Amino acid sequence: MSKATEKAYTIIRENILNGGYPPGTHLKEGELVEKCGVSRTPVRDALRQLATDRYVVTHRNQGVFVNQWTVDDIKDIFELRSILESIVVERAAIHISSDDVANLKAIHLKIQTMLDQNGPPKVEVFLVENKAFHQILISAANSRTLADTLAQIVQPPLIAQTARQYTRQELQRSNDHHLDIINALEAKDGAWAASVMKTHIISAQRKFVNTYKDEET
Amino acid sequence: MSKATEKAYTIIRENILNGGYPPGTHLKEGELVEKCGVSRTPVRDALRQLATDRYVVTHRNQGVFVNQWTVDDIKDIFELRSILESIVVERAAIHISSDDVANLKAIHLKIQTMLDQNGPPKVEVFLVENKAFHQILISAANSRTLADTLAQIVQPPLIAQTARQYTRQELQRSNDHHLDIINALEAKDGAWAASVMKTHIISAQRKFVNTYKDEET
DNA sequence: TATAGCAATATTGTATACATTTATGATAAT
DNA sequence: ATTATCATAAATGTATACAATATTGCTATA
Repeated sequence: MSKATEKAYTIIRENILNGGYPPGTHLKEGELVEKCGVSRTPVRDALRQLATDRYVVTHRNQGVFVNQWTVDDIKDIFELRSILESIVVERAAIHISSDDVANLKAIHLKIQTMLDQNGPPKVEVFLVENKAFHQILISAANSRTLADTLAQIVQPPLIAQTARQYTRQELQRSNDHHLDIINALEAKDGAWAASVMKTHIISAQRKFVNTYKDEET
Repeated sequence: MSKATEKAYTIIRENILNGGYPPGTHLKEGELVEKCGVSRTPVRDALRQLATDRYVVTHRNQGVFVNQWTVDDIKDIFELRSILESIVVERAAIHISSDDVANLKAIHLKIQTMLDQNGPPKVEVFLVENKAFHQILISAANSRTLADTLAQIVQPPLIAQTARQYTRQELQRSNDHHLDIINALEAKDGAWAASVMKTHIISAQRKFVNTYKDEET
């Protein structure tokens, strides 16, 4: 993505994520041009990219609209992710390098250190390190198809929304899962790793569903 | 997609599929404008869409290149597809309507009629009907996430390449799988349906790998 | 001869004007 | 009052001119 396109992409996405453009909003190119300070061409490019990333949907000759996710959609996403990430760690158990294992341990320690501090847990730290953790595994799985597919279904807003609801205890449990996965990988036990990962993702799904079940988007 | 964009998309994709633009080819916007008879804007839109459909890859300030699939990539795609389509039929076994079952039976019959004719099997008929068959299942699975994900990993060129190599006997076997799936769905036996589907896709993978294992793209 | 630097060229990125389509709202007929 | 029709406006679709960037190939120098 080029500079202007990236600028527009970032601004529009931020506004979708922070609620400035609620689901269903008609995003008009003219307004976005003003808001982003670039011309229509990069705005259109950004909208196309946002469409492939599922932030918006496009209707021919009518424009683009902020995507509407239902609770069922989100349940499906978690379910699919649990399956795909299980395969990821199964494969990672075969291919992962000792360097990457060390990196995983470092991430686990960072999150643990954060959790051991007093005061409210720093969710931002968790989000960044957690993403890095999963990214190392995906890269170790050595499958472009898996990596691309996961990248497309793992919606950042969902992860963030879920994590922000976590209590310290739940974050601790999540980090415990990470440690289990590290142990499974060191034992080169793909089935174990896959099982833990499935638990790990399903926990997140249950948390999400419990939090939002009575709201319906 | 608008008219001009669609025209460009179709022309460029055809040229990729029929070998006119081999993998790795640098697709220059100027040439495509001439070839497609539309201006750069719809050409660029078409290229963006081809990128999301994985026909091409984009490098910033360098342009787009026809995507290069390795045999390992393709093995991964089949593997992932076998998993996802298994889930599809598991869910379809719960939700599918009697109308859709009837449609599946009609498709099975069409392919069977084609296979019972003398002369070389009409692969085009198989491709169209086979796609329709899987599409009905995906729609019956009632999961936008699954549908979107499968749409993105099921590369038409791969299916076509594989099917064209099929002997009449192998096409017959494929259609037999379809019948098994129909029976499993009527019995509302999701596990059975999933198992058949896995066999169905893995057969295609094995066929592909056996055909191309010594060529390497 | 090999390589570094630079100029020329080609290609992509961006802005904007124009065309087409769709949405809006006023007016008139039932 | 309601609906159909049409004019107007506003949005998207398309084309093209201009800007920034990357590639290419030449020349000068070691």
